[in-house]
Amino acid sequence: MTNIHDIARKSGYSAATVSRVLNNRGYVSSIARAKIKIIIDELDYVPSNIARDLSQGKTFNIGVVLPHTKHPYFTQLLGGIILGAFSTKYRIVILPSEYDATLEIKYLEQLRAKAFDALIFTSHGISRDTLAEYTKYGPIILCEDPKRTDLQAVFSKRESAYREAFNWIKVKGINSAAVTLSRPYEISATAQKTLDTYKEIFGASPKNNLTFTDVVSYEDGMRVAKKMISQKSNVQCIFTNGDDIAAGVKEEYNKQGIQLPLLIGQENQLSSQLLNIPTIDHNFNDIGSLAFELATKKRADLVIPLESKFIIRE
Amino acid sequence: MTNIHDIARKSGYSAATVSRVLNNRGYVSSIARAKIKIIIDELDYVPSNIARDLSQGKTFNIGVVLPHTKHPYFTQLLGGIILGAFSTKYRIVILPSEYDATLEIKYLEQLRAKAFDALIFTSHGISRDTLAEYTKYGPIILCEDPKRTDLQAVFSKRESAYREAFNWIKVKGINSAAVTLSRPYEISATAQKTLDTYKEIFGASPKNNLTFTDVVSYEDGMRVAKKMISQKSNVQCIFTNGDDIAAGVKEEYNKQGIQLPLLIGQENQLSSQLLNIPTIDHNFNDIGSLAFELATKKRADLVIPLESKFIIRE
DNA sequence: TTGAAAGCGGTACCAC
DNA sequence: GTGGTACCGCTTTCAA
Repeated sequence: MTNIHDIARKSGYSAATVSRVLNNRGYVSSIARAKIKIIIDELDYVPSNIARDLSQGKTFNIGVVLPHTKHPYFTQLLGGIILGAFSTKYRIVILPSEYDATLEIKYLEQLRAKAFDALIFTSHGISRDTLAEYTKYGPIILCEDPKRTDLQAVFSKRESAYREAFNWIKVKGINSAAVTLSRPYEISATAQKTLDTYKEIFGASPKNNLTFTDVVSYEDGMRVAKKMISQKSNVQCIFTNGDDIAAGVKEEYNKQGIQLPLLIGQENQLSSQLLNIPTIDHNFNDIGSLAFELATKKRADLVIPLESKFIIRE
Repeated sequence: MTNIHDIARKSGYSAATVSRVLNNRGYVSSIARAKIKIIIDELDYVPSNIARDLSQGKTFNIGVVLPHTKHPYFTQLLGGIILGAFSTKYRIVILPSEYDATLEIKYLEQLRAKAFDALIFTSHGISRDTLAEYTKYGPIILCEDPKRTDLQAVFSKRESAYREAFNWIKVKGINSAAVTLSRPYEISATAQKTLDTYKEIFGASPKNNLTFTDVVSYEDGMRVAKKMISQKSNVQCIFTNGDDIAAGVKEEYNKQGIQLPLLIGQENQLSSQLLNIPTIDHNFNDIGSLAFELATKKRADLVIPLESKFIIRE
């Protein structure tokens, strides 16, 4: 591979001068510049990115930790991040985790090893304490409320949209609802917010047989619907944790020819738009872009809270 | 930042020996190993990725060029690539292109500059000749039929599925259809295959006012439907270039209360499943995984052709 | 078993 | 304006 010293030798100038030409920095006579450029073309030379990175101690890589790629939450977030990175000198590196703590630590270690300039965690399996320990090796941005002052984050505040949605249901004369969740109350902040707000509005938690956890996909939605129908629970409303799940529920009710309860989705995906289901937009796109800006220090905020929006459809 | 020489000095051994310990390579006495490990822990030392890369002339980065991130084609492909990369030592770097030739060249130049070990083009705006020129700097994998022997590729052969679908329409007594395309015939191989197969089956190309290009999203589908309705073209079938587009078309027809023509989607997305629309599966997931394997030379095939599958729903 | 030293391919300071 | 040179931090060969 031809390097800067080859160019220096063949052009009769030094590596330092060639470097100046390459970076348009400092004084170079136009003669030198011209001669050097000719040799560069002649030898088909390109400076090595790696060498440059080493010399500057930066990679311009931003790592994005993704638990999985199927779920729309992550693809939307990733889309936002990519948008933010577009036409910057930074690159987005995908780091799949499957919520595996060992893998997540590996990525943190790579941050420490300067493989990335910064890390964005769209979600995480390891503790916030562990994450905080690694901030000394580079910026680490979370996409949820960190609830502490030693971690940077961008996130959407869900409570008021939840409140709005539950009130909207209540105004319709409905006094309880089934609720689906992706992860159980004990370990998921989102589940806690959902159920806590539910209780606040309806005065009590949803009945046990009307709370479903580990619901993630369209198929899960159908499964939930089946169970609800066989239970003859006659709920008037199902508050789902995602548009695709709501879609699955609707499909199953339709299939069985049973009157559909009031359905609420989340994430403002194509499917809810398609089926005219009210939903809650958690601003994943904006969160992604902003997370990128924090990662690259284009913005210096500690946390950026956004507000989720309830989207009425009827 | 503490480096390998610090460890060498403090441990009383040389950098070479430390390096051996780090990489479990060559002869190191167990005493030396133990002593060095203690110092490594003590100084909280991690070897620099960049330096290692420079020294080895590799980055373990695979660049993936994506025209855009909204379109499900690309997200599915990306999902497959990520799957293929999971638990390998390689990283996936996202390179958004917007079909911009300047950007694509920039990425090729970065391959040349050793910023990536290989490049996967999910699609491209520049010519295949240009791509072929850059293969000397590292593996370049396409996700479409290159139709030449100097480019590696994984792709799905669409013709027979197209033929099957058009025949299925024909058997229903329908003798023409509207067609939507993401890019025009002149520049898109997919458009060419669609229209050529159409002509083969129906004996003529679709009428001009029934061919729509630059159709990419759900909204575009609605736009197309609006136009078709206002034209009073009374088509009996619309062959779309994506499930989400088909969904948009259906939505607009329903909204206006007009009898829906036979609809065909592509990509086997959630939306076609949801709306019971026949579709064509182009194996994007498999293509992604295989492209990754070619990029990292885990497989050495020149090209890997797969077969698209027509999925009947009625 | 170990270490010296020559890369890898740049950048940047400082002297001329 | 230009060049010498000391890094950046690790790997690897070869001699001891």
